[in-house]
Amino acid sequence: MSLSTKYSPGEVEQKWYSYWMKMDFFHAQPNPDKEPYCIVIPPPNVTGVLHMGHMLNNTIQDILVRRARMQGKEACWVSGTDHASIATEAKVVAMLRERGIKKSDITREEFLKYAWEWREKYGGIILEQLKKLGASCDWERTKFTMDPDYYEAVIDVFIDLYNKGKIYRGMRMVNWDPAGKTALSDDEVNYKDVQSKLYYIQYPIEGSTTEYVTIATVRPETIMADAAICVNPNDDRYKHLKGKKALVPLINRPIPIIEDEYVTMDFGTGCLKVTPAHDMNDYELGIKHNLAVIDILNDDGTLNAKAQILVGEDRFIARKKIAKELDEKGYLSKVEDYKSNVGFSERTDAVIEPKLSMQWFLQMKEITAPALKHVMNDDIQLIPSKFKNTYNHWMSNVRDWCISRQLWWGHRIPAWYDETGFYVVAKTKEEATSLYKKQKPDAIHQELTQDTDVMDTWFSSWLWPIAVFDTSVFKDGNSGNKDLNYFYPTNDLVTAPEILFFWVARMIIAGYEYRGEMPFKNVYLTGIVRDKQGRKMSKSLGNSPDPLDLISTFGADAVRTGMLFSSPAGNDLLYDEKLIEQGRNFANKIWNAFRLVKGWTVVPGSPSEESTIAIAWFQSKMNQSLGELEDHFSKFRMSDALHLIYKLIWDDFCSWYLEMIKPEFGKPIEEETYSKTIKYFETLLKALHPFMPFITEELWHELRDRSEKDCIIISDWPKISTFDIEILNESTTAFDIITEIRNCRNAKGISPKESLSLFIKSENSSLVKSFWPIIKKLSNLTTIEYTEVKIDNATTFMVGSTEIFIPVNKEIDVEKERAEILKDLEYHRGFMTAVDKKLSNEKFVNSAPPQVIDLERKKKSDAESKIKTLEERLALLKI
RNA sequence: GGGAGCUUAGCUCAGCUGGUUCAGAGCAUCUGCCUUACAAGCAGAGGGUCGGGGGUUCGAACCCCUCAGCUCCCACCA
Repeated sequence: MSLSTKYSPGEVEQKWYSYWMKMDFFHAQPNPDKEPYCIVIPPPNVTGVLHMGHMLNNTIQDILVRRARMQGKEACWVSGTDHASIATEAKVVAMLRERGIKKSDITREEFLKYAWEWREKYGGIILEQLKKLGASCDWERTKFTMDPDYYEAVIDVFIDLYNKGKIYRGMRMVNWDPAGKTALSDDEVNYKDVQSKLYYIQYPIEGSTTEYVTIATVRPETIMADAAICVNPNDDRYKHLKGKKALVPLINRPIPIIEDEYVTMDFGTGCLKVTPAHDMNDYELGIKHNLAVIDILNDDGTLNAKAQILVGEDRFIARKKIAKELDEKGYLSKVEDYKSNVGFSERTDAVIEPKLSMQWFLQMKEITAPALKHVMNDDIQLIPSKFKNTYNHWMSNVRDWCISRQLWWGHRIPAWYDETGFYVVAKTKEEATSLYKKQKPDAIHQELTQDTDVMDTWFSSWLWPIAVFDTSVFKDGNSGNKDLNYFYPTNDLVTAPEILFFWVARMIIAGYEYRGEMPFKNVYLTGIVRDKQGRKMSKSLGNSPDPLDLISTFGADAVRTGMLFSSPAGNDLLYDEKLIEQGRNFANKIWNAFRLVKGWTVVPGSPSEESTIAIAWFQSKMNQSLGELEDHFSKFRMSDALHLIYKLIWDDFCSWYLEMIKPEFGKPIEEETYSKTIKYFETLLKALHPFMPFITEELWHELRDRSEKDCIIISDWPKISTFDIEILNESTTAFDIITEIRNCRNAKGISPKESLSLFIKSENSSLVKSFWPIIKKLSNLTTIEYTEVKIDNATTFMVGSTEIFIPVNKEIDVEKERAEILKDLEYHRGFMTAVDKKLSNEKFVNSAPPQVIDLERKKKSDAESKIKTLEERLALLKI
């Protein structure tokens, strides 16, 4: 046998992936004879590269799809990419900057040309990387959220919702990203604790030279935008100021002093400066008290002319300068260190500026109702279910969705304006113009211009499970599209909890709005991949390994299993290369089991005595495990499922079964045993295939000559059948005995090559007699016999209450033996006392179920006989 | 501030209806083995007050209360 002792995955993976592609095994289409099974991929960013999160996520999806395919379902895994407006635009802007081109110097059309070039160049990379992982996506269905038809679908949806009165345009306080120069949704803002300063500033009272009020603020640069000073009406300290005006320092603009209970009396000075243009709460307060809105900031975060001073300075530089000036002119009474929670842009990491601007919104209240209901009643199941609470909380308090973004890369808002700002919503300029003429017949012909904003990325990806099949459905209602009708609702969605609201919730909303049905049945939420110290993997930390390096070093199968060894749904995964190594070692173990089996010479004949037992036992063991495997899968316990199959192969098949049937060196194996073994091996490979697709396919073909189409990827999933619990129980005892014997050898330094004899002291028991041949073979015994008396010069151990002797030629260390017996005795006596106490408790005997009481009785009698035996042994030792 | 979750072996975590699957797995550690499939391996071993305290129960890792520590989500008091 010239096969290497190490399995080398590289070539094998290459070979089988292209073969699967060639045979078109990944493609799925409506088939009335088969049950559909569908997963839509969470589309990765079109310019992204594979990271560890993708690895975990896509491995899980591939496992689900491969299993469904083997179960005879029409399994369809739809792939694709997301245009990811702001993330991609940022990358393109950076790329242009490197080439010395500023975004502001080129037209929208030119910019988009660059962006499309970029996407042509890099857009396919991530999908190619997924192939290396073994992902069995239906590549013929690959979709991009800016494909022309998809683009149109998004526009159709916008127009539809606008016509339904659910989309509106309004002045709102939004989260403004001065670096990206765009509005962000609430979800795109990350709040971080920042060490800042609280400035106490004195505002003179109008008409007085000595009086002033002191306010506390972290943003002194916004005082020029102040519209009022507000105090609590119950605050006695400030009652005398009612009706008076204060002067904004440096610019001496008078502002009213107003009262509102919103102000907390014991925070700061109890006086609040109200700046409606630059603070969410102040804006609300401003509306309530009818205050002026003075916006002193430009889109890029610099001060504008309305500020009167420091015009053109960046807000943070202005803060320092103004603090200095206030101090010099005596307006600053003190400065305190203060920790405040500041919002940062998720994309650009710039400090968010609350800003009033004209934006497009989607009304959420009504449209979200079915999405809330069908998750709460488990029509759609979140796995793990703990996310239901979070989901409920969010959906019950949802605010209108700001769907416009001040970007170029994305789906452009189909609103058309005349010079007065009047607008119509329509798909094309022609349609808009005719609509406009209908609504404004008297208007002199005006050139309409389209809104310059695009839509939030999620406003396109929320259509994903529908639009990957049919993009016309949003225009025509039910199009009768066969693929959509067959595969929708899809079955499982696998994604990260961090986008539960961004994406999952919104897909559910769109699903009910446009199909009247859920988009998927189960949502499996993965954890976040972290490093060993628990830190999130990120480029900037440099703590993320390159998945492709891992695959080429360890093999895709190893990486897949490594990711899954420790990843219960919803829990974070602490990545450790050790886990990948474990996966690699597993592949190697299987490879070597194959080498062993393949190396045997087969002769006609029926199984030996040992093999007969082995075959019967493993049949039961395997069936039992396969049943548990189904249970794990049905509950999405993927990691448990892997552990189970891992143990079944490594421990039960390799360590026990193969050792049981293994012929002596150079001897042949009987045909019947061999063919059974091959069948078992095949079943194990099938059950493992979803986890380790490559090595299983390779060995599937190595174990037997097969036709071109006979591949494990489309073989039938192992069926569960009954098992004999009796034989499994007996095996446990037999294995215990074998372990004890090996243990004795270890302790006494007896080589495994030296054969021994075994005596069982038992008058009444036929202790696992059926396994005696196995015990003899695996622990190298010449004989097993019953004995009525204690055997001298023998080492002993107990199985249950049965004493077993192994005669050895070596001296027995009496003192050591004595100490061991005493320790055992102490334990069992203590145990006895506890059981006795329980059984003499009337309440226990009266209220516990009979089987529990029986059990306790059995424990007692077992312990009694064990103690008896131990006492006898001790007595004999003393002599 | 509101909500959710976590705390079990040195590490990472299982433990699904309160009782034989009950204290488990993998990794790590230790001992002995290059035994003709596999040293990326084989055969063994040690390791625990189930975060602290209290309660319910015949019986608690599991249910309740409480304290402590950690994590995440939501909200944003200048």
